[in-house]
Amino acid sequence: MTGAFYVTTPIYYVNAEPHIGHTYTTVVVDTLARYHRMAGEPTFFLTGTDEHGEKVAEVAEQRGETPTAVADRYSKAFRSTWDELGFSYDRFIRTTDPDHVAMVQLILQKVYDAGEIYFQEYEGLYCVGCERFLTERDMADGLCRDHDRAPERRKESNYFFRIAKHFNWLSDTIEKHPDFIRPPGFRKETLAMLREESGLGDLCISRPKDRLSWGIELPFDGDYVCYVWFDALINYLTAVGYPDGPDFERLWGAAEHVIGKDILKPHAIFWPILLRVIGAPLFRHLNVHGHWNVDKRKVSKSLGNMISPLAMKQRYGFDAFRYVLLRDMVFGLDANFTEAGLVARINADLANNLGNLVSRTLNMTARYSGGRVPQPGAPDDLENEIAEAAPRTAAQVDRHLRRCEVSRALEAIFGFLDGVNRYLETRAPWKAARDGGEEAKRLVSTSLYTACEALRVTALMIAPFLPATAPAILERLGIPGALEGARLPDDVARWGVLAPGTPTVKGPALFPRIEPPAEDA
RNA sequence: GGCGGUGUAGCUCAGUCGGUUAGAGCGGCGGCUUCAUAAGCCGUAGGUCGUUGGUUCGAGUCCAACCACCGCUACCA
Repeated sequence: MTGAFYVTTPIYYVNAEPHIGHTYTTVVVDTLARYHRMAGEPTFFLTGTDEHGEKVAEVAEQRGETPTAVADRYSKAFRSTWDELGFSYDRFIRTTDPDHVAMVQLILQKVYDAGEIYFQEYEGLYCVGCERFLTERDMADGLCRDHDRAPERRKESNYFFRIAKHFNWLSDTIEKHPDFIRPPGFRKETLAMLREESGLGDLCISRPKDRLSWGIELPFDGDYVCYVWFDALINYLTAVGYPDGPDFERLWGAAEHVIGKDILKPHAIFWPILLRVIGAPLFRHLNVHGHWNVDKRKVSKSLGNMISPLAMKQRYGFDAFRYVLLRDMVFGLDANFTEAGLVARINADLANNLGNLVSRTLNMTARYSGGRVPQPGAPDDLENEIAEAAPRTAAQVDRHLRRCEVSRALEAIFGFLDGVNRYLETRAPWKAARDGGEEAKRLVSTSLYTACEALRVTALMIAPFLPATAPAILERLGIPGALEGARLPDDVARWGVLAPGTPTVKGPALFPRIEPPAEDA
């Protein structure tokens, strides 16, 4: 596993503060990036903001500001939030960055020169509410489906990108590479969109400046700006120096996009076609996740249920919050978030299972072994089982993460911890400690050593998921630097690394149990 | 309207190529234990596998229709 790893979040549109949805995507990508770094793969993690388009121009207009000022403010909100949450991104890109603007124009020109863009005047039904032309499918009984108002007849000229003629090979590609778009539900949905009857046609990629000026100008016609999706998708190339930057070839071939299901179409259809047209290889995988509902309702500004990640960090600690996000959404399906559910999950997994295991192990080490890692005796079957379960678990984590199945990866790790708790129950060192005989002493030392080792490898395995917790555990085990240079999954198979005699620290509860919130009447 | 997804124990979900008495975690209940964050361990809970009708020796697992919820339908992760 020495290949590179290039992983991206979508760029977030600058019309709202970061909420649970943006946070989830970014947490997943951060976890993948951390994992692949620990797997020894040169990794590049890209996130950023999408800043052009009508919505931003509108907000600026309303407040008497420039679009630039509005974009700056929101972009900073994202960036400072991501920084405070400790995300390990390598670049925070903005679609207003000069290198990106230049890249978009370079690519537009390239596509234009290739004859893949045509100019067309058309007359159609325009909905003022949507600020776009409607097709028959957008209407019901002659009214706009979304705004319930009659569209007006308008004439406009625009540039179109010939995408329809590419649907066949794209379909074939998706058929031949079953995991190109995953999980499979979204692959099927994409194939359905590509079938003729879906009515998907060529893509309008321009907006006349008199309608919208906040965008990147078309290099071949100064009266138009570029349609936002065209602008936005290209950020993935800008960041790796298309077409001949030093890292381009290495990174681009390993590109993994992570998106929410709402932006499937641009990523699954427009993007591969654009890449093909400019002669760039396709990305490796498009990983599509579902949406979080909050208290069984859609996340929306008007409901005020956006869930601020900073508030969650303050209340529960960010490791705990990110654990719940990663654990409680099956990648690809929708999930429901409630604060009661979050507390239940934190208590069951982080406090009772992991936290308490750390606590009991280190407490016994303090009591029965003078606060030092004991010298183990010869391992027996039970010890061997734990030592063998560890690399087996690490292999499962590896397999799951390479498929983007983050919740499954965590299930595997916490299953391993269940086993360690059971192991302690069976060995019951606290009983043997009362006995005091030679054999009993050996049992205490061996079982505590095994538990400490199990915690050590657990810390390695959870590091990508709980980046603050992992070093905290290792510090208590007396090996604060153990994460440096650690390799996953291989190092988990190296059992017996912890040196007997190493001083340990019990410390306060890693994840204190949280009182469940009062039930609403 | 079109397309797609989901529907399995109170909750969140597994269920590979169809095959003996449908599984896990959480919660609940009973017991054990006391090293530990009233944590841990053991046992248990009987859910018409959305509905109906098919294919089959046999279907949660394939087919059809229907119902419910959700999503997309060109700027909400």
